[in-house]
Amino acid sequence: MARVGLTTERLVLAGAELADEVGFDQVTVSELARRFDVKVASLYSHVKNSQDLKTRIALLALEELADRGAAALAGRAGKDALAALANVYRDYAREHPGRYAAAQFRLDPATAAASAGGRHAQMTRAILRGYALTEPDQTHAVRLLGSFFHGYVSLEMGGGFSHSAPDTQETWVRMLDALDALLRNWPASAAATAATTATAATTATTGAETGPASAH
Amino acid sequence: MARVGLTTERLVLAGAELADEVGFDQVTVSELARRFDVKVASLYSHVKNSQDLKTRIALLALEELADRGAAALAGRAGKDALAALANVYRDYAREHPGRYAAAQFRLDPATAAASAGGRHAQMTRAILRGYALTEPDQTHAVRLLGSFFHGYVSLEMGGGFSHSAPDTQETWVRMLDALDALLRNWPASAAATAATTATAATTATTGAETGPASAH
DNA sequence: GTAAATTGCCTAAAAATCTTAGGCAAATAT
DNA sequence: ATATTTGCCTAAGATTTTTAGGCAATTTAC
Repeated sequence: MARVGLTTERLVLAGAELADEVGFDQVTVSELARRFDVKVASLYSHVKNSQDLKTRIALLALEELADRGAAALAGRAGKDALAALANVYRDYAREHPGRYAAAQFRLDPATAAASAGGRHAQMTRAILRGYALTEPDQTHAVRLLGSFFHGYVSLEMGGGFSHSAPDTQETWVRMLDALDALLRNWPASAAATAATTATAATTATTGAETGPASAH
Repeated sequence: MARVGLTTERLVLAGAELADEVGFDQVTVSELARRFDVKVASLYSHVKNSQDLKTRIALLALEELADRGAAALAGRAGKDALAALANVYRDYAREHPGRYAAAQFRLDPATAAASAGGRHAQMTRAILRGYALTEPDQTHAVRLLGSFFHGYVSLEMGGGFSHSAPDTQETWVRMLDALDALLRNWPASAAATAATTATAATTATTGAETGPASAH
C-alpha cells in the first residue's frame, strides 16, 4: 500500500495547523489521520498518544514564539524592546491562535524544563536590563510582565475586550506606555522604605525567571 | 425504581466540585452520572448536553467570584480595595481551581452578556474611583488590571512561578504595590502631551468594561 | 382515596474517539 | 536477490456523547 511518508515532525506541524484552524482542544488524532488520508492507528507509530501529540505541538509553539521574540529583541532596548516582545506575543496569538493556546498547555515539570520556556524568561529579563531594577525587584517585574502579556493576550483573544470603545489597539499602546513608566519608576519596597522589619525583601536571588511554561 | 432527585442545580454543583477535583476539562457527563449512581442518559433531562453543563458551571463560578468580590470590596477604597479584589481572584483560584478554569470558559456572546461578567467589570471600575483617572484612561486601566489579575493567577496556578526565589507571596505584594503606584501616577498619553495629533485619544466612551467573560 | 397526568430514570442503540495487538507489504540494507 | 526493518493496515475493546422511546413513581385533580 502506498506510503504517505508520515513523520513525527510532519504530524506535529499538521497538528499545529489543525489547532490554528479548529482550536487546540479540538485537535484529535482521528482528525489528523483523516487529513493524511490514513488510518488512525497508523499515527501511533509516530506519536505515543493524544497527550504526546499535544505536548509536541506545545513545544513547537514555544520554540516558534521564542524564535520570534529573539529576532524582535535583537538590537533593541528599553521601551522599544518592551513593545517589541509584547507585540510578538500578541501578533503570534492572532496569527496562530491554536498554537498560542498550545503554548499554554500544561507540561509536566521535566518536559517544561527542557522546553523553550526558559528562553522566554530570559528574554523578559533581558528587557529589564534597560531599566534600573535590582533583585529581587527584577524578578517581581519579570513576573509582572509575564502575567500582563499572557493575561492581556488571552483576554483579547477570548473576546474579553470586544466591541467596546476605546479600541484595543489604543489600549495596547497606552498599556505599554504605562508599563514602561512603571518600570522606570518602580516603587521601593514598603519594608525597605520603613527599614525596620527583620524579614525584609533583600534576599538576593539567582535562578528566578518568567516566561511560558517555565518557572519564574 | 428509586429516584435520586436529580436537578439541574445539583448537577451543576456536583460538576463544579468534580471540576475542582479533576480539572474542568475532565468534567464529563459520564463521570457525573457515575457519581450520582445513575445512568448517563438520565442527565440529559436536566442538562441539554455536555457544553450546556460546562456553560452552567462557568456561570456558577462567575457568580461566586462576583459575590466574593462584592463582599471584599464593601467598605474599601484605593489600594485597599485593589488588593482585596486581587486577593479574591487569587484565593478563589487556589480554593477552586476547576471553577476558576470554568470561569474562563468561552461563552457565546448572548450567554456572556447575561452572565456575572458585567459585575466583574463594574467592580474593577469601582476600584478606579479611588484613583484620578478619566476616560479613556480609566478603560485602559480596567483592561490592564483585568489582564494582570487573570494573567498572574493563571500563571501561578499553572506552575509558571514554581519553586524559585523569591516566593510568590512576596511577588504578589510587591506587584500590588507597583500597580497602586502606577494607577496613582498614570502617565499622560503621548498624543495628549504632544497635543498635535488629530486622531488623539479624547473620544468619550460609555459602556467599556472589564472582567471575566464580559466585554471590556 | 382513587384516577389521570406528569415527570424521572431506565434500556437500547448509534456515532466518535482513543488505544493496543498483530499482520502484510514496501523500503532499505547486505 | 535475500534478509531486515519499518510503515501502514485490519481488528477489536473501552469510553464518551447523544437520541428515542418505555415504565414506574410522583404529583395533580376530582
